[in-house]
Amino acid sequence: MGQFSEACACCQIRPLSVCSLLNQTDFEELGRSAYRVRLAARTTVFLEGETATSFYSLREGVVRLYKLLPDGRRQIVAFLMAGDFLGMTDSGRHEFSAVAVSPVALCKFSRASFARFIDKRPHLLRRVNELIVRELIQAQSHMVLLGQGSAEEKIVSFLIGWRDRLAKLRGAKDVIDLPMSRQDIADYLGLTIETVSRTLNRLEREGEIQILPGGVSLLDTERAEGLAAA
Amino acid sequence: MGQFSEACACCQIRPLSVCSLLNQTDFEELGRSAYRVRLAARTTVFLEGETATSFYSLREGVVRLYKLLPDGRRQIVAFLMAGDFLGMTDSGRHEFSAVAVSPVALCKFSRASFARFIDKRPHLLRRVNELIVRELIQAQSHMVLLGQGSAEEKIVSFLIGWRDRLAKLRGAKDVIDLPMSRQDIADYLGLTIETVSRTLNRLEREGEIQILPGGVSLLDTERAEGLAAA
DNA sequence: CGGGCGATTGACGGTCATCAAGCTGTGTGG
DNA sequence: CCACACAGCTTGATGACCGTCAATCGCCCG
Repeated sequence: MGQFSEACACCQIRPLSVCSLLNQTDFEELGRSAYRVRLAARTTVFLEGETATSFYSLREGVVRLYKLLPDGRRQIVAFLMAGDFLGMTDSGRHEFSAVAVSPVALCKFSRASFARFIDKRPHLLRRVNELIVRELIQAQSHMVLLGQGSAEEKIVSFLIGWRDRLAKLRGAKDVIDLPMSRQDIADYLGLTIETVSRTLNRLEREGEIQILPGGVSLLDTERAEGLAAA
Repeated sequence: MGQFSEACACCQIRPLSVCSLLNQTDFEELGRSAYRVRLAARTTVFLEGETATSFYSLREGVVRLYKLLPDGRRQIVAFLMAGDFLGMTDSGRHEFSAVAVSPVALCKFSRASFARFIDKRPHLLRRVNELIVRELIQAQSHMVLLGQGSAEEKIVSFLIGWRDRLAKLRGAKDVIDLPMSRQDIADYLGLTIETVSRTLNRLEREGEIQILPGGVSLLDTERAEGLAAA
């Protein structure tokens, strides 16, 4: 089961992931119990309501976490990227669906074996804790975004926030990759696709951003950061 | 420091709190390091930006967790009630302000001593974990509320959600206590106070609820639960 | 070339924010 | 005991913003 190989040894995102605090022998043992999985864009990792059988650590790509309402509306609760940890629940069932937005690479741990492993290593539990708290803080910032502010503020804050997360991962760049669709952005911000499109294009006309295929480039960083406020 | 006395021994909410998994001796030791604090309504527990020095376990009353924006707008991120755990951050500074909405009773633990205590008891760490996950799930449901839906849906969902939380605490009742002000509800749902007031009164005219001093009573539970959807 | 999906653009209307005034209950002081 | 003030809540009129519906565009891929 699992395969350690050199895969883990040269894991690029180890310091950002759950594994960051493990010593070499623990690291290798955990690696042996992990399945390395690759999924194409639009593939689902798990669905809302399914019983949770695994935890995942995201190594590459972007995953969206969302909830579907009975009438078809959709709220995206988070975009996850490399280093993020998925699959925690308090009920044993997934509260949300997780779908790959771009091609992704994951490490998959069976719930049972992960629990057994963690029992012996309290410091790992503490690491998991940090990751959840990080996610909680992010969720709370997202609430501020959703509750307050105009479409423009929401979109600019989203761009700034996403840029900062990308920067932590691979250093600052002036181009912000946006692998998700307009619809995804709309469902993340509680807007419609038309409003997202209009707002982005207005920002471009006003010289704040430049729209590129698969992303945008921030031209007036000052003003943008001012608007993002939060 | 601290005082165990019989306070903990007859703690009503022990099974709901962090302490639920502790054995008798651990329970007594933790109790000795806790300060039992009472605060009047409108008193602040901690402010956004302060360095976090303590954790708190809420025993009675309601606390609001919120963030202030530079221009004075306010987003309430959560209402906390008995059994909830406050004061976790990933940065050492509080990301949000916490203020008592009603008179509250808290157990206060210094960060350092709590950390020392927890180091020896991994099962307690696991309990903390559960509490954070619970809060995360709640945060995510709140996002769905904020992003989707009309003022009416938001308000009805809020009432249903609050009723259910109260029910877990002290059993089902037909009257829902609302210790928070209209302004608080508005800031929680991303609405204005006028919209909250109008919507509640319309719901009353339509026979769905009855407005009481300090709360409401759900008359048409069926229809309300249908509207709440999420 | 044609089909299809995602994004853009336009016209219109509803919902909710805004501004403003009045109401109700509670506490305070004369 | 009443008058007054104040805070929280309610109610009304108006308009902006954004959602809805619909048409068009651009691009990729068969």
